[in-house]
Amino acid sequence: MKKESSACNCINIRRAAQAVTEIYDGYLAESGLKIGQFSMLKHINSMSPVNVSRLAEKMRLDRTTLVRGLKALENEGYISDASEKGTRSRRLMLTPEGEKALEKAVPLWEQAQRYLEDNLGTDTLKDFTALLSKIESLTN
Amino acid sequence: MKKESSACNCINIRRAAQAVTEIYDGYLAESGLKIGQFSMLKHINSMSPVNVSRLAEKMRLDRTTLVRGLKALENEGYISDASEKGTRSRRLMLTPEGEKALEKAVPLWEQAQRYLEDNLGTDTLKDFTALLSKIESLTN
DNA sequence: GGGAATATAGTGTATATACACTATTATGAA
DNA sequence: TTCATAATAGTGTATATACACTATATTCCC
Repeated sequence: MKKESSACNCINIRRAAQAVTEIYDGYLAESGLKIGQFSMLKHINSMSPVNVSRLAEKMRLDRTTLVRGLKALENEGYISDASEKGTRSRRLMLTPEGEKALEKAVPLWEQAQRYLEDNLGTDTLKDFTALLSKIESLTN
Repeated sequence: MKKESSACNCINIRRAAQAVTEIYDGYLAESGLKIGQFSMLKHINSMSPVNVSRLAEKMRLDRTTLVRGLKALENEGYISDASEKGTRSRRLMLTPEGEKALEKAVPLWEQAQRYLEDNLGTDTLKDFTALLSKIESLTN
């Protein structure tokens, strides 16, 4: 029997991440948010007023990644920056529209979370989460 | 005790996928390839001559995603298209340079595979792979 | 053969991601 | 107080990803 060693763990997890993204974006669709935007709003909401660096750290994202993502939310009018002119650190917070969008999205996100739990099983999902965390720590 | 239900499964798997990508790209660095490019070369090599649609299907990628990725490989001179002018279906294959790059990268990729196996354990990695596959199938 | 249906490829636009680099504000020590 | 160092933000460029749409080639039926 030939040893089949061609399956790439990296590509596999990427494809799975895409699949999960598709699921979450599907549930969130009627809110007009993608999961990435939902995540940004959720974090800003709970940390506001927050600057880009702290937000990036909490979201485990590169700061420059966030800068781009925030731009779309600003264009939509979902977030605003209360920092004064001439200062460096931003003070990001949700606008009333942002709060509304987030409120609408939360139950949809919860449905997506439940969908995954129902389909994988609570225990499996817990083990999975722990493993993901361990994987993430491999690069620290 | 407050129930902590705020951890997003989607963001978690995305972050883990990024971490794994970082690991693989690190091992592959001296080959000049990123894991995505390595994957394309590997598939083209084993399927050549291959057209974009079949390649995308095998790689579980959207066809249009692939079109962009292939462009970089063509610019590097790693792949060529043997289809005749005026025909629709492409006939992609590796150039000698592409073969060289792939040969150089394969052992590095194997190191990355082994690194993950060593750090997660063979059985855990197997279970993990099976779960990823199941997750992917949720969207089919 | 001609036209409908299908297969195949590519573009525009958008989100997601990071690295190298630049720019500017804030801070702290001499 | 001034100047070096920190902190903070943003841009250019690159890869990774897909959807909606367009364009062209192929096929197949009448």
